[in-house]
Amino acid sequence: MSGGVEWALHCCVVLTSVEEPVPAARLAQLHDVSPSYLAKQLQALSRADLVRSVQGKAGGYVLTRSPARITVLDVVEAVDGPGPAFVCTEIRQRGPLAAPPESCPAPCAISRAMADAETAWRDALRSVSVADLARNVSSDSGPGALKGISTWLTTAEG
Amino acid sequence: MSGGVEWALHCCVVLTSVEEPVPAARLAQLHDVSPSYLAKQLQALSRADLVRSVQGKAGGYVLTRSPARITVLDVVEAVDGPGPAFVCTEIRQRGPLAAPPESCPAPCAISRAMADAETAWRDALRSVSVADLARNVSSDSGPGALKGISTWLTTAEG
DNA sequence: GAGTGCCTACTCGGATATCAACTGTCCGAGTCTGTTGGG
DNA sequence: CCCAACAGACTCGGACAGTTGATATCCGAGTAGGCACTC
Repeated sequence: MSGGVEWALHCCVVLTSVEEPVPAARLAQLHDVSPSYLAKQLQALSRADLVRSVQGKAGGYVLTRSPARITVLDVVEAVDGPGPAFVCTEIRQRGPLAAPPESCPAPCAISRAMADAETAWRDALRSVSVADLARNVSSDSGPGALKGISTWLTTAEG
Repeated sequence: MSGGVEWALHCCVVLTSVEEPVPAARLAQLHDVSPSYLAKQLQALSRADLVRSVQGKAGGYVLTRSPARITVLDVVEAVDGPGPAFVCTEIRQRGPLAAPPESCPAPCAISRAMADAETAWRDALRSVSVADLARNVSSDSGPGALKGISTWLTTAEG
C-alpha cells in the first residue's frame, strides 16, 4: 500500500476544520513531509473530485463536500487507484492441461475468495467517513487540537 | 499485492490431489510459469511450514497437513509477508504542532480505521481453506479435472 | 476619489530523475535411488 | 542370494541481475490580488 494514503487522510481530516483554501505547502510543513510529493497526492484527490483546488494568491485546497459524505475508501481509491490489489491471471487456462475457455464462464475459486476478502476490506473502509475520523481525533487529543491546527493553518506564521 | 500469491495458491490446490512429492519444475510447467520464480514462492511456503520439501531423486513438495487446516490467509502471509499493508508513520507527532508523545497512548484514528479494515480482510481470507478451494474447483470444472492433473503430475510425460 | 489596466507573486498541474521492491535467473549443497561388487 | 558401499542424478536452497512501480523533485501554465495610472 502506498504510504501517501496516510498523508492524504491526515490532510482531509485537517481540512475538516477550515473553510478557506489551504495551500499544499502549508499542509506539508504542518506534517513535516515533502511538499512536492504531498502535492502529487493532493492532485490525485483533486482528480477524484474529493477536494477542490483554487488558484491564485489566496488559493489552496478545500473539501468539495461535507466530511460526512467522504469515506476513507474514497481517499484510498483516489491515491492508490481503484483497481483491485489481487489480479487473477487465469493460469488455469495455461499450460498443457489448460481448462478450455468455454468452461470458464465465471472467475476461478481462488479469484473469488480474494475478491470476497477485498470486498470486506472495502466495506470496512466505506463505513468510516472523514467526519468520523475528525470526531475520533477530537475525543483522543481533545477538542482544542483541531482548533489549534485550524488557526495555525490560516495564519501566516513561519 | 505480489503476483506470486496466485501461483502459490494454485500450487496448494493441486497438491491437494496428490500424496507423493511433486517437484517445483513440474508444477511450473503445469502452469506454464517461470520455474525459478515459482521455486522462490514454494521456498516461502516451506519456510512457513505449509509444505514440506523432500530432497533426492523422488523429491518435491507435499502439504504438511490436511488441506482443511491450511487457510488462504496462511498462504498469503507466507508469500507476501505477515506485516500489515498499511503502516502508520505517526505523523501527528511530527511538525510544528506535533502532539506530545505522552498524549498518544493509542494509535491514531486513521491507523485504527485501516487496521479494522485489514482485520476484516484477514478474517475473510482465514475463513476459506485450501480444501474449500479444491471443492469449489471440482464443482466448477467437474470432479475429473483435479484427478487428471493428479495423474499428469505423477507420471513422467514430457 | 473612483475606475481601469497591468504587474507581480503566489497557486496548481504535469513532466522529469532517483530508488526500492517485485520479477526472473543462476549455481552450489544435500540427499535419495539404483547399481555393483563382495561375502 | 543378501548386504553394503559407491556413483550418479535429481532435488531444494540461497545468492545474483533486470524491470516495473513507488518516491521525491523540479519547472512551466494560470489566476487572483494589489498597485499605479488615468479620468
